[in-house]
Amino acid sequence: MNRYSIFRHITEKEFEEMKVCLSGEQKHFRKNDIIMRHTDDNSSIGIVNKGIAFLLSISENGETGIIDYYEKGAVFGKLFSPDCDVNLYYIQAAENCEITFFSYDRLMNCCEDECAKHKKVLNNIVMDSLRKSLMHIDILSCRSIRGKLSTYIRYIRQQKDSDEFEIPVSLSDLADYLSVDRSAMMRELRKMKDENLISAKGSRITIIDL
Amino acid sequence: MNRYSIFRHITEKEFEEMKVCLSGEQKHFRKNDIIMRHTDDNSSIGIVNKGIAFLLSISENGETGIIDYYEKGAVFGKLFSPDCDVNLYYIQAAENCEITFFSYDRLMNCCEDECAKHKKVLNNIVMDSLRKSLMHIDILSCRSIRGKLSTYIRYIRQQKDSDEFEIPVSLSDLADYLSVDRSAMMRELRKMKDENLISAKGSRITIIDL
DNA sequence: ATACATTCGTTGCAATTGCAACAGACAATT
DNA sequence: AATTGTCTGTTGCAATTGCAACGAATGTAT
Repeated sequence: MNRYSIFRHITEKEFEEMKVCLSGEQKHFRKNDIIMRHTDDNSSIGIVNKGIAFLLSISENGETGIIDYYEKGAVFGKLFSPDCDVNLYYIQAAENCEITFFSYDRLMNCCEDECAKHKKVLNNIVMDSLRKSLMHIDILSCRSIRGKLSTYIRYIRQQKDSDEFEIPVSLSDLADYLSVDRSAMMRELRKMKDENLISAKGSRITIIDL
Repeated sequence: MNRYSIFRHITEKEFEEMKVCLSGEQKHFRKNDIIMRHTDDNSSIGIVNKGIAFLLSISENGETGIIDYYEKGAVFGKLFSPDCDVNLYYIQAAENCEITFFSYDRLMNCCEDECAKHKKVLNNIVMDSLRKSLMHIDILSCRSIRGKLSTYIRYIRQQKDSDEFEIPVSLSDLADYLSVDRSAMMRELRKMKDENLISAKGSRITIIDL
């Protein structure tokens, strides 16, 4: 169990027991399919097995933006998002996806041991959401594109534990996630290459000296 | 219990019972005092009785920013924040404050009824954090100062349920929270007044037509 | 009462950014 | 094989924004 798994702090034995709870329904989605809408009564939970999914928000004035993305192993669901009074939220497939769905009740109430391990998993999921939100705020708080880019890259380095990695989304989508103009971001990316801070080929980044 | 109280969904009877748990230590802080540091072993929780407190972050390169602010009734604590690997976080008094501290254990384990109401309160607190984070992301995602300002103002209108209200922090601190230059924000604020979208005197805002 | 610090409000100027538009690379579909 | 669509990469130009600086107003400490 790596430190970002929702099953961290769960023993092997507990995990084996919980596998029963997780035998949910598997579904496939094609790129751009809508996987889930955050409607009021929605109590289902999705885990990404393959592909990448976006959490998108539509604001009052109709603008959409990428709030978060879910890679393999990540969990999403309205239950782990706050009430969305102002914006509409939904989950969309960034590429072809395989998702396992199960109900909140099933995860929480299927075995006898109601409190201990289920509470841990729930806590892990919620804390993951919080951590990713704070990370996003930290990135968006940077005043310049340079700042946003390098803060993002530093987070990914920490996550992948390597100075060389593939950005999990397209550069167009990254610009959306960073809330900057794509062409302006490309310009800044090139400047950073010119200054020998990073090297980059498409979405493959190597950190030289940030 | 209003909808933003951490005691929402708790009955009057349950609330009376829980008051016992909440008889924590009261402390006063003066403006700019540091109320709490988010160190690893910190398991105490604070509730704001009077004043306003900031959640501040210090990034790797030493820049600080206002991530969140806590008004009367709001709860803060490292336990409700994710692990802070990259940035340092701390709570600071934005003005003179009165804070009640108690331990996580005390809130969760002081009476017999361990699961039901305590779980609800914990859930409320965590969901508040998440909701405020998503709100902040939504605001910071706007590309222009105008967008950030009007999105922020719309959220406050919803919160205060009125078209006329006082912004709870100084305009300087608001600029920090919105991650924009203060003078540029003032300029935009004046433009919005000139265009008759809002009227504003200091931090007292009246929405005319957003 | 006086000195000091903070916030508010404003402006000129330089730098950054967004917008629009275009071409090439690549993949998927027909 | 041709077509369609998406993504990458680039540029000129206009608009926005940040920076630096200043004075006025307000509040706080001595």
